[in-house]
Amino acid sequence: MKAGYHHGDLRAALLTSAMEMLEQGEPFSLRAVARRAGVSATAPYRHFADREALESALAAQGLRDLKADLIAAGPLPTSASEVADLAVAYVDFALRRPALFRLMFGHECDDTNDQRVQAAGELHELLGVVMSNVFPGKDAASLASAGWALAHGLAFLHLDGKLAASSPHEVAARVRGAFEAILSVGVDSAHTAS
Amino acid sequence: MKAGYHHGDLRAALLTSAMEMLEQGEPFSLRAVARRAGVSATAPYRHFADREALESALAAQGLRDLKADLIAAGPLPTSASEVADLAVAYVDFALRRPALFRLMFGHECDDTNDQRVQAAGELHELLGVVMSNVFPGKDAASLASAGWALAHGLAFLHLDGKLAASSPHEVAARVRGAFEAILSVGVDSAHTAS
DNA sequence: TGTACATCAGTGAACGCGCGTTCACTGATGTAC
DNA sequence: TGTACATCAGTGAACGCGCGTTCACTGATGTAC
Repeated sequence: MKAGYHHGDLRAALLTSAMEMLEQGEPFSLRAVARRAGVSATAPYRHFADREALESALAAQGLRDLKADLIAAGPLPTSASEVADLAVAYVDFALRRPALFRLMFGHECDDTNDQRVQAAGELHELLGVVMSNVFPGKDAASLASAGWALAHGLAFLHLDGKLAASSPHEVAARVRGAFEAILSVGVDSAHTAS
Repeated sequence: MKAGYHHGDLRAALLTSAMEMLEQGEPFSLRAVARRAGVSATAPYRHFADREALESALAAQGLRDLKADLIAAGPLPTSASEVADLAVAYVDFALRRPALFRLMFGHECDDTNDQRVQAAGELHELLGVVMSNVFPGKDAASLASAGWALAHGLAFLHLDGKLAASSPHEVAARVRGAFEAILSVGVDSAHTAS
């Protein structure tokens, strides 16, 4: 399989190596990725224009993975509590793959990278569809942004240790709690107000 | 004023220089900060154990600034729409001082730094107080986390260009829209459900 | 089927860079007598 | 009030590091005749 001088699919191998490094929390650099792929420091330049191109490819892949995770979490939500499940999956992704998540977000991003922009767009779109399914007649666009932002914020605050939680269970409970709390705000106040 | 060899208050001067650099988007390093403060590369070591200590001090200052901004945005909210104002101020801070915001969050953080932890705690606490004022009888802790996360997520998604907006006005509108959308979810569904 | 040659994916040496940090030092300050 | 001395905040040379990137190159592959 190892073709020796000619690798076969070095591009894919580099992406895989890079992903592994991110997953293992190792510092990320073009050289390090090449090293791990067992290839000279300059070989990546055959496949990526520069470091940022590699990063963008990784980020795009990460965004696609995240979307796939959300879809795999179950059938598309039909109720508010199933929306919370989606958020749990989102935060779970961030905590399972923190370095990748930080690379996908938390970073000045290269807006000219098509794959990356498109992957992000698809993610946003998915949320829009979900929201307009679950809350028909509402402003689906605003709800999609709000839902995304809420999950995203929970993810980052947990990543950064601003919301303490010792176990994945606890995190999930907190995420669900946050969604339930904020979604139920209107309910009782409507009762008391009317 | 310039005391020459002995500076007077180099510690403060370093923090100021560093803040300016962050605000101007210049790359941040111990050496660069020293340079800007007009002092040798090693002088900072009299005042900070290492690079991370400087960073933590900056982050703590940033967290305090953010809290102050939120308080300065107006009297503490008494209604949902005033809570949205607070969120607007939060996101505004992030967009005005992006590099600082990223340093405060978006970063593995040194949990052993007291000032930093305390400043973050105070911020969280403020949000808790606000939420229990505005929504008495609700789970204030969950609401505080949710509100924080929502604002935080909006901030980051805007910073990262995931939610496009060309002007501060547009951003503010989007933030308000997101808050209103998500807070009003329960209202009508309560009507239709009951 | 065999050979000549163009193409292309890799190599490895070298570049300049800025960084964090250490070290022995020196100049200024303030205190004790 | 003047002097000796300890303290402390700065200096500047030096270290080793890993990085991104360039360059001229070479070995393998595949295609045309």
